[in-house]
Amino acid sequence: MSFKERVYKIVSQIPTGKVATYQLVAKLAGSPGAARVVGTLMKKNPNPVFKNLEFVLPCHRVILSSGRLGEYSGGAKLKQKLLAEEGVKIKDGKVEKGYFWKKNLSLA
DNA sequence: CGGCTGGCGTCGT
DNA sequence: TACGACGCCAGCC
Repeated sequence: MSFKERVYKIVSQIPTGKVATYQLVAKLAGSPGAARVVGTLMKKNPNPVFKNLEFVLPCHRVILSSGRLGEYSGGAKLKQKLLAEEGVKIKDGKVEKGYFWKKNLSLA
């Protein structure tokens, strides 16, 4: 399984109302320094849309390690909107602590 | 703070 | 085959 496949798998497991950083995803996928690549892959993602009322690949839930949102193919505006609608609170352009996804909690 | 630099994996010339 | 573009990050002025 290639790096990109692991990335897609991980991102698809981010629960609604939570976010993960590019850096974390890269690390979990096995290449800690490849945060940038994660972004590149999101842009090329194969399933960026709804399926069974859920995002198959919720690329909008992946943000910068600083807590800021970062870029988005559909526009940073839309990214913020989607997150807000999922219940993620953003203050001063940053996601508040508490909305960050921790992999071990994803099993809950 | 801000700008620059090097590294990362994949894909398309 | 080789190169460069990317939804980034940390480290250094």
